[in-house]
Amino acid sequence: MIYSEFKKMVNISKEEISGQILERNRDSIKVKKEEKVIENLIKIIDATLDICSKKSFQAMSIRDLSAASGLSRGALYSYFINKEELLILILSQGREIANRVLTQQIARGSSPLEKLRLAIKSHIYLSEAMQTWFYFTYIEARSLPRDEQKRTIESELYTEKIFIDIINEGIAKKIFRNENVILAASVLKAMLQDWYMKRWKYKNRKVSVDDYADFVIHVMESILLI
Amino acid sequence: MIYSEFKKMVNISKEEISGQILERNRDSIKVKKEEKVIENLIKIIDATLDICSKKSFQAMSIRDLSAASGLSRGALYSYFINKEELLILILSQGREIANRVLTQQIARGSSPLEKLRLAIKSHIYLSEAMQTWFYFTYIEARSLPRDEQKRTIESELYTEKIFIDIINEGIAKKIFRNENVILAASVLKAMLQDWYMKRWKYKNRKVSVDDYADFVIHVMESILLI
DNA sequence: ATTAAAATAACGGACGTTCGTCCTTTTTTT
DNA sequence: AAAAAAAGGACGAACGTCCGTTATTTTAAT
Repeated sequence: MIYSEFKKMVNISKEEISGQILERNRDSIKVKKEEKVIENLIKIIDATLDICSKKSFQAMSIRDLSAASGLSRGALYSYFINKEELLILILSQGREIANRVLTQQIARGSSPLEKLRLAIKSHIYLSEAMQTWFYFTYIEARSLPRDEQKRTIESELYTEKIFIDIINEGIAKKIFRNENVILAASVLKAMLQDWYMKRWKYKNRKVSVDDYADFVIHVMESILLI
Repeated sequence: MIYSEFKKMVNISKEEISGQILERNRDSIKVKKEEKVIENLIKIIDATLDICSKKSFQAMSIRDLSAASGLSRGALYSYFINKEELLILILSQGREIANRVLTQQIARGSSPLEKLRLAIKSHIYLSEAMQTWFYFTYIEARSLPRDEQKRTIESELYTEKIFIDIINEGIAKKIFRNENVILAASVLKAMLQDWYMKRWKYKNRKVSVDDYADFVIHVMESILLI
């Protein structure tokens, strides 16, 4: 699997994401026509992620968002209850998609090695397709209200648990070396995160997403394969 | 070298750091008595890093800082020109220390392998000793004014260049395998950053700084050593 | 050693701005 | 014409900063 195949396989269009947000928040969105909602949610989320790649969500004002999205301040408040709820909206939807796609992709593999490769590729490809979203989640995590912060951490540990389980399975089947599993999973996660946190660097150096994924797989195989 | 040895070797006490800041900013600090300045700069920087581990610098108000540092708002403005200059003060001092310590530590090694090990250890140990500082720099980088942002990126690339040079030297001397150097240095940097960005995780899992450093060295040797 | 004077440090009220949000008015759609 | 959506003026709260005042420390004079 390469990135272009992944994108075809997984539908993560903005329309679909906004549609899901609408479903999950029907009662707090005051506008009734679904087309309108989806059209404007896309504008709002795009503008938010764009602004927040340059400054923090806290530092983004509703006036900034109004200017960037093309909607008036009043109109914005027809799509979310308040600024904090907008943040939660975006984060929770991102988590939902990420966990779902990752789980269903890994299920396609049979052997631990195959699963490990699939987990690495689908995580990197997913973060490529939703880069601003991943970046946003990472960077805003620490300034969240307590329960939202807890959910973010849970989601992170959940992802890492997936890696740990795969590696443990490989060790049990004597396909992988008996390495420190916690540390192996941790550094894997670190490498995966670097892709979406340092996109500017890899872009400048002309490293493609497929190159990067292959290299990370190579690193993990170097330390794990017998 | 283990962490406790490193700490003895490198003096990075708060007093010393504040003293250096005073030296470099004598004309913009209105308080004359050096003891007072150092005492209060420590309070100010500690409070800033503490608050900014929970919210962004932009979101921190001078009133927050006043409450946390124990100095009045008026007094604070005797130690820095304005809020933005406080940010620059902290960041530039952090860069200065990090670059200096890293360079002088690596110089102690002779072979590429020795240098690589020293580079990894000193980076991790340094970020352990100045964790809040490193975290702060990473997280605030994107909301900086243009030239300060440029300096942060330069510093990051400078660090990475050190790794690239060491690996290239190892390849030339046929001690290291002919790997993709850029990618090897990148994932190394990613692993190093994870230590100070995810301290909470490693703390919970009882991974010591020495354990982590050894594991990162192990990973790099796995992919590089012939 | 006391006291008076000067210098320095800290304080916190107040100002102009900008913030998130509300609410009435205008525009667009049906 | 009625209903829905968007607009943007208005408001109180909170912001960074300034600056007149008070408190403390140091110096000079007795």
